[in-house]
Amino acid sequence: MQNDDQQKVLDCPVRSVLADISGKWNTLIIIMLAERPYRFGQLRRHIPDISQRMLTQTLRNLQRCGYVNREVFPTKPPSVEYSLTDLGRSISEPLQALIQWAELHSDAVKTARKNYDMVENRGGGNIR
Amino acid sequence: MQNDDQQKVLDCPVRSVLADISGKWNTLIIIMLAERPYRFGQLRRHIPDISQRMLTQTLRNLQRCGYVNREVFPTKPPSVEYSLTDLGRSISEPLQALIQWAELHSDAVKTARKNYDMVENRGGGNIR
DNA sequence: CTGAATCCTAAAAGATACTG
DNA sequence: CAGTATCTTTTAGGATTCAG
Repeated sequence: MQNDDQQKVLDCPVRSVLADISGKWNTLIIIMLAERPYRFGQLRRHIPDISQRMLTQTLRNLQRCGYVNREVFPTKPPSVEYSLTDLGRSISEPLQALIQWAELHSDAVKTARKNYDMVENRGGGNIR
Repeated sequence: MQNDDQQKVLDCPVRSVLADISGKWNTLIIIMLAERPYRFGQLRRHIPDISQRMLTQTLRNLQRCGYVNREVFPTKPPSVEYSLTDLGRSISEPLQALIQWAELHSDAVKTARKNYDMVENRGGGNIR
């Protein structure tokens, strides 16, 4: 009975993990930290369009879920370094695969959208 | 210069694809359709907690981006079958990998969250 | 059966100002 | 430098009603 596969998808644990990579910034930050550790300000500079609020919030949540490590260096002024945990490095692999897919196929998606928007314009437009 | 990798991530095309798999239902539906085509009502029944509005909306968007095929059978009453396009099948592979990761590690994430919530309870609790 | 339309609530995200 | 605290805007999503 192939129904099992579907049930897995409906399983809450899976969805809760999916929720982690949802959100505008989660995946992006995991991918960045997969390359090397970053300090707070460095992340901000490399992601120009993130607010410090969202950066803090996203990092906190990733830390909470065990993906990210937060290390405070008691310098003056203080600096905080973020890096991936083992779990974070682990999930970064399927995420990288997804990014690669996106790089390869984003054009196909773009033209698909364009075609759809063009054809589907009966109702607003006038094809007669 | 390893900066290139980061730029790729910041690239808008990639983010736009990532946005497609964000959202509460997109991934779920792609994964389901990866198994076999479904009719509208079948999808509803297999995903008990989706509203028909979100189901319609999600399917429309997936169709628009080229992941999903929509075929209308002029039966009485009409029935509509949704299936993956080649592009949809293609993206379903990295998505499946992600699902598998989630199945394998959701427990680790769960306990990480629990630990964090426990330790971080100074401020609300009283560890003194 | 499929799905469009409207209304409404909740959650995500942005802007800004302030602190150790 | 690395945050926290508010406030406001925007978007996602749910409930309900109606239609081909």
